[in-house]
Amino acid sequence: MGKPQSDPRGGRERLITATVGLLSRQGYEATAVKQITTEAAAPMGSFYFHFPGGKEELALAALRQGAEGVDALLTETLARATAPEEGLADCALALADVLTRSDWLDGCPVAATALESIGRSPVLRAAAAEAFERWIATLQHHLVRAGVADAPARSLANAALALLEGAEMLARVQGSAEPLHDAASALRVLARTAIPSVR
Amino acid sequence: MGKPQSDPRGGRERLITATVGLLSRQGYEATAVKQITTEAAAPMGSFYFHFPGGKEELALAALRQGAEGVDALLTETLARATAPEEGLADCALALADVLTRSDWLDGCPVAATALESIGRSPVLRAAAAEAFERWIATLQHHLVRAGVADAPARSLANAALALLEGAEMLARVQGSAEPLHDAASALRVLARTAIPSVR
DNA sequence: GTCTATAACCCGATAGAC
DNA sequence: GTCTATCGGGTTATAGAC
Repeated sequence: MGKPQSDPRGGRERLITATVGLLSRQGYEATAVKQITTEAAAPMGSFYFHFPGGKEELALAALRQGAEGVDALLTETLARATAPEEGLADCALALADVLTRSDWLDGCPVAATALESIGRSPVLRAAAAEAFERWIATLQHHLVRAGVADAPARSLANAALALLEGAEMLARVQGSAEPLHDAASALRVLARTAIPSVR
Repeated sequence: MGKPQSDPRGGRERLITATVGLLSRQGYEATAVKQITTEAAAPMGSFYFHFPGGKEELALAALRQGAEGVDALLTETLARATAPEEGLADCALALADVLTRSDWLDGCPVAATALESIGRSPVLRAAAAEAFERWIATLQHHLVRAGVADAPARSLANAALALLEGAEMLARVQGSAEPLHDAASALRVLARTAIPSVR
């Protein structure tokens, strides 16, 4: 144990954080190790000391950290919702806010790498699947607390994450928040038909 | 004019078709020109004769051909729907069918390249935006013919495409048709609340 | 129009001094 | 733990014969 990560600005953490950003903006294949080390102000040798598994091991750590960040955003947004049936829609609006402030660059830290990893890297594909599974569980939990039964809550959570991911991709490619606003409207409709005591 | 493409099996067409498949399976950055020429059984020199702009010019042509193929699938599926309010859901089920038969490999020919192109290749980003815009128009047209007004039809078409793209990504990464089935259910709910004369 | 050979470059990863 | 120099291989793209 000791103090494995005593310096929060240590090279390892900076490498992971820089990779989260690069995977969000351009995906795994387009991201060169040299670009990561430059952005993290870390030398090549330090990188391979911390991540003997190379680029793939670092990307795995970055996918996990990115997944945690998104999960925190979803959890906080759902908790702050004015009403249960507004929570899902608020998530879409929260994503729109992050995107517009980064000029459509800072997207989902998992999506691009997820698509690239299918049939190419079982390790990264599994990490992406874990991230999605975790977010779905968070969305489902919100619906269950609002009175929806487990099975329909799971189904609606799946659809909600699909809507959020798809709308974010459309918004980034088109450079417009319109798809995320339309996703918010759709999520409002879906939540109202699923949550009891709301008509 | 003459007969610019008299042989439909000519190198140019085979190169484009092979690229559509590779962009669907692994995206732009992971696809090497050598892999394209090998799969198309075309020599390197022939490739640069047909596409002097190199890899990016070929990808542009492939995105356009892929967009046409998806649009044809959507149009046919919507036309064959048993009822107007089932059309969108049928599209999700059609995608699930294609995916299961290809073991989750043959996904959207645009999605991965779209995410990779943001902030990296304005040409490919614009082609991806055009593809999405065309599919949205096709979905909107179906809704308008079913009696939905232009503006809400456009909004629902945006959400429907987001749902289809997002659910396909989740399904491929998780290796399960569940997200696409849940997307179909959600699309059925959304279509019923939007289309008049259906309660 | 087609093909082979190769140039010029960049990639991920390593070696070894410090 | 940190850094520099470099290796071997794969990348896109070109040259030039046919």
